Amino acid sequence: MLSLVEENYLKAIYHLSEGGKEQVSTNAIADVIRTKPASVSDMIQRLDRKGVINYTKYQGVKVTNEGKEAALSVIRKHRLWEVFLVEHLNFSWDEVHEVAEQLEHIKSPLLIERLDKFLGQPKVDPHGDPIPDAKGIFRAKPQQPLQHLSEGSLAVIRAVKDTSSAFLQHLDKLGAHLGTQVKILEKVEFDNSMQIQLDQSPPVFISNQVAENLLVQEK
Amino acid sequence: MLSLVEENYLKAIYHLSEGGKEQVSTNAIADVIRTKPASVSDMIQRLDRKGVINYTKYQGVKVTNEGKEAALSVIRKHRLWEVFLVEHLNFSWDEVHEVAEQLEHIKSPLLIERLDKFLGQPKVDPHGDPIPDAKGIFRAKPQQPLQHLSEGSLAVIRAVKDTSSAFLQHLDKLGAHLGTQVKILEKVEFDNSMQIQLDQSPPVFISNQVAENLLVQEK
DNA sequence: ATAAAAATTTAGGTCAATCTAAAAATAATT
DNA sequence: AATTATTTTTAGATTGACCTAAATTTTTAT
Ligand SMILES: [Mn+2]
Ligand SMILES: [Mn+2]
Ligand SMILES: [Mn+2]
Ligand SMILES: [Mn+2]
Repeated sequence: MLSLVEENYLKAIYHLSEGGKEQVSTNAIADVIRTKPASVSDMIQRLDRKGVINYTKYQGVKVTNEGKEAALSVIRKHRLWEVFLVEHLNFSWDEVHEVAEQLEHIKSPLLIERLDKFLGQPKVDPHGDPIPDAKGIFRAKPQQPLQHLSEGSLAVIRAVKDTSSAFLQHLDKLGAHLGTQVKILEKVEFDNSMQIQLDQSPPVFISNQVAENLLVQEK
Repeated sequence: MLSLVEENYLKAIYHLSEGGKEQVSTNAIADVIRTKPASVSDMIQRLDRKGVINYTKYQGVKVTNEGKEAALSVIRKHRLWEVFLVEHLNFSWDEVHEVAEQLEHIKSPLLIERLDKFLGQPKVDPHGDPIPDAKGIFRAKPQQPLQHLSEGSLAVIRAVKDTSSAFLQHLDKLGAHLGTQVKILEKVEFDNSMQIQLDQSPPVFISNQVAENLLVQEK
């Protein structure tokens, strides 16, 4: 049984290793958890003893299968709660994160099973992130940033890479949501910005940073 | 700002003082919290420093106004979550307690405001306990035990005193729920049991303990 | 009013989770 | 290859939340 704090560490380590990185470093963990490396050093020894990661001194850590399962269970809860908050309590997608960060630690298998059913077994959260099922299985997240498409392409927004309030609120203003259709009208070579059309709205310019953080599916 | 553990202590102290008791004793608190009196002694000094209770050595504690407010906020959350679990996630009234015990500590004023609205601003929880509003105001809980009514009386079940699974499941079997009408057909002097009729069902016998824990409103 | 019993507090210790400062190991540069 | 810089770990402290054992205070009974 993991404590709330241990769950947060494990989730962070799992996320850091998602990008294909084999070994996750102490400093990287300290960064996301917002603690000091010394504290991380302590904690990863504890998590190693508990069998959820493999740790070799000075070489970083790697999540074990057991650890992956535990991490995915927390992530599943986090994302299910986000869906609940947005679909039933009228939260906007930029307001859900901190609350889900707390709710993800509620321990009750029955609760999650029932919540999942209540929500209609959703496959993605409000940011387009996939929701693992009870066994930890999930579809991969769309990985294609809008930036990588060429002039004239047609695509649909499927997820966001950045989930900061600032970014999400900016998207709201533009009228860009999950499911919105995007057409690339013009790519500006100078600053990598582009002019796009969102659904049937009038054309708008978006910066390279925005385009990099919009994950789309081309049609 | 109170920690999860401090909130649990404060809630326990508040509940202990509800029966009109001025001073709440160390041992009584240790009993409900399931800790040792020595630990309680520690904690009540901390809660005193935080201003939520007044503590005088060897004389027990009393909740301050500030403490009452904090306790009621936790109780409000506990009961709102219980309503959610029963009305939307198909929990039965004997399954909600431990989960609500966790959920009551989630910190987000927005969440509670929205949850309350989503639930339709309920006034009582699944056990008939009143739900304080955002300001901590609530109607008193019905206090009349079925046991105290006389033969031939007609009443409606409004709340339960005991909320243990064992008791609640027993009530389910009998068909006794909040809102069920009860008619007292016969009171047995020997063991204080009684024969009653629940709504239109066939008569049943209930023990004195059951009758003491059913809170009713006479018609 | 004393003595015995019960309740409460204090002393001293443990464990989880953090920190700062110092030491050790690894990586990067000259 | 040697020096410097960076990363990581260890040592030692602190705080919250607990515990047991011992001391103290209050209550109850003789
Ligand atoms: Mn969290
Ligand atoms: Mn999300
Ligand atoms: Mn609780
Ligand atoms: Mn209740």
